[in-house]
Amino acid sequence: MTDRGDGAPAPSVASARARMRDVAQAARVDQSIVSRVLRNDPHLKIRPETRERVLRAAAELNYRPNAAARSLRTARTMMIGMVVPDLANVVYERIARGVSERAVPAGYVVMVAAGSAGMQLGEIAGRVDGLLFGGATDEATAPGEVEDDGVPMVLVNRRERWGVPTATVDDQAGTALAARHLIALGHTRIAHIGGPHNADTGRRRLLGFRRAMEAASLEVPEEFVVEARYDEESGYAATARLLEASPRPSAIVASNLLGAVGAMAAVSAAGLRIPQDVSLVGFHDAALAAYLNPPLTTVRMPLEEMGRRAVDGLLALMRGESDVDDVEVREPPELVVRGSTAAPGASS
Amino acid sequence: MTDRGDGAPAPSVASARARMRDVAQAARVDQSIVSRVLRNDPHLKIRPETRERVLRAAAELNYRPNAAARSLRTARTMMIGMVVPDLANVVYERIARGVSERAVPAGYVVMVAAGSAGMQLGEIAGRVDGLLFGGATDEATAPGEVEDDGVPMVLVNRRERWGVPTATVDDQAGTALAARHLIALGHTRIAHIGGPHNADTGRRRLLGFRRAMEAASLEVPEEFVVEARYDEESGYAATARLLEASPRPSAIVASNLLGAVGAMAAVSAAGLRIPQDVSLVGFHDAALAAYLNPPLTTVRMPLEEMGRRAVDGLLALMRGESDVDDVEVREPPELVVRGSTAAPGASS
DNA sequence: CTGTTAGCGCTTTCAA
DNA sequence: TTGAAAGCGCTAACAG
Repeated sequence: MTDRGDGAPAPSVASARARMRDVAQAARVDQSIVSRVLRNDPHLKIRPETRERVLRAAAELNYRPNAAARSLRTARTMMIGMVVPDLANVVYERIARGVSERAVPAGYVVMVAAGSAGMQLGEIAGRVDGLLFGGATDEATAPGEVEDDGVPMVLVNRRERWGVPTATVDDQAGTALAARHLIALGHTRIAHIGGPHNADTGRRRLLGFRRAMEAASLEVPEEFVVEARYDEESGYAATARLLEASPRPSAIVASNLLGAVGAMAAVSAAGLRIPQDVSLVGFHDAALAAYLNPPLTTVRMPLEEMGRRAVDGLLALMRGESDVDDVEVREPPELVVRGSTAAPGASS
Repeated sequence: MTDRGDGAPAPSVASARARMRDVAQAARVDQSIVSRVLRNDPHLKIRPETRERVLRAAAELNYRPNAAARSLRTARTMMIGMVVPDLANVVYERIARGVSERAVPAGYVVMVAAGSAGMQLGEIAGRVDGLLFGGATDEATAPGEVEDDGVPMVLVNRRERWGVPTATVDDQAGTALAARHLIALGHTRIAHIGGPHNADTGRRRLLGFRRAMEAASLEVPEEFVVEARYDEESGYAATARLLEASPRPSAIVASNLLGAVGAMAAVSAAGLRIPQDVSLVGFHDAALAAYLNPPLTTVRMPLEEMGRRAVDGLLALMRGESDVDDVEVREPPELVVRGSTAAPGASS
């Protein structure tokens, strides 16, 4: 009886948010009917005419279910959180795309929490039905606490001994592929810029590199393996160190994309050219890589698929399944050859 | 009386999530006392000993308040959503940083929804206390519906006539600064890669460019102004077109960062060099810019501050203030001169 | 086919 | 200084 009864109900004014009870009143049915109609309860037998009335009333009142009330009642938020250490890293875009592809059709809203997470982890955990914990950096960001909170969670692109299922790609195959590409081009002095040693992706990528080199009976001098964070600055510094070796490497496998960008800058700064003096392969592919100067040869990992599979695992966990296995995406890495790699040149 | 009474309460097992009632029982007080203690109710007069008991019980049971219940009761979620069109654009990292700086101390959790938003906008709106609508692209993503939902919201880096407060930077001053830099270097044939015309940032940046050129009495031939989306591919294509003009421009102001990356590639592909043949200035600064080849001269806009101010406005809106003004961050743009700009060379 | 009812876990008067 | 009680808006038995 608030603003009804006067012909035109001024649809978009909808002052105070309508509750389900208001809709019920307007449609002259019980609230529970409204609930069932709006959620398409398959058990509900209702005559079309009544359903029509309900639907129209809801539309007219611009009714939106109250998420908090629903969550309280059902004990589900229908929201999945994805925690990433850093919004600046372009690879998360591809992972997130895969995540959405799978989560949205399943009825979930996906939201990402950025920042050297862990900070608000507790807060976030309480607001989602499941957590995708992405980003390989920083051991300190151990979500042990979150486990305690009992929130289903899977680690994306990262393996740890936390008893939490993981979704990863075959990092080892990736760097091996990069190394083999360089070897095939005729390189023998190949260096590797690894990830932080506390990141397991770093360890796996290094391993793949070493294996490929061994398989080709190529030496990897100690000074040809350096550690770096996954950003430009660190890739730059690592490369600068690498180029001081003598003889210096004729090719470098960078174990991440941003690091490779830094590496390119360092090579230039040293007065050397890519690929004539130094060949470079980056790890992970993104639009950016194609537009660098020169265009960067990369190993394209199936990041979207990893995102999808991570959601599959998470949904299983959320369903209460206890035997959720780690998944390593089988889709093989793909070498995207661009301008940053070539046969070793004449210069030393 | 569930699992108490047997000496060691096995703290981390905490099977079923503890409710406030359990804590109350364990501390032998009423639930309402627990609520008040845990939220530091200033009105509460309680004897230290009792408070101690409550706190200890909560800790022992590993109690976490139920977010849904609290939200239902208080009608607030303590969560702010930030909607961005695209996680791949590195500038959002800086905006998000500013947003968190302000929102977190105010007690809010910040989560970002990526994707050509609007898709799930309704869903998201119901789950947050306020919405930061970022990203200047795509008119179709009109959040008119969200307004109807009555969710407080502010537009970030974008102005529209929706009656929604906005937080922006001085885009016009930014491109003007870029143009003046090139003019000071001696350039006269300066082109501009604009943003999409339906993005207001694009219009403002173009305007700033034109004004600066006019002020220097420099002509801008029609073919020196091209439109592009804010990504590498589009910047590449736009630049390719620009370089077909004859005489071709000796300098280009790209109105975004990713577009500038594409522009660099296009210049190279045309067999020209930066900055000898073509100078280039990018819009918005990020770590990436410093590591491009050559390092990209950019206009650094106060993105963090824009994020902070956007939150200020949003919080005001959420407080119910109705006179929230648009804010244009006063902090002036800053020219970051790197290697991509130089005096016009000898080549034509 | 439709209505009644009992909470979900919290906050917050109001009363003691 | 503490407790009792009402109810936020919804869902899901259970009854008609």
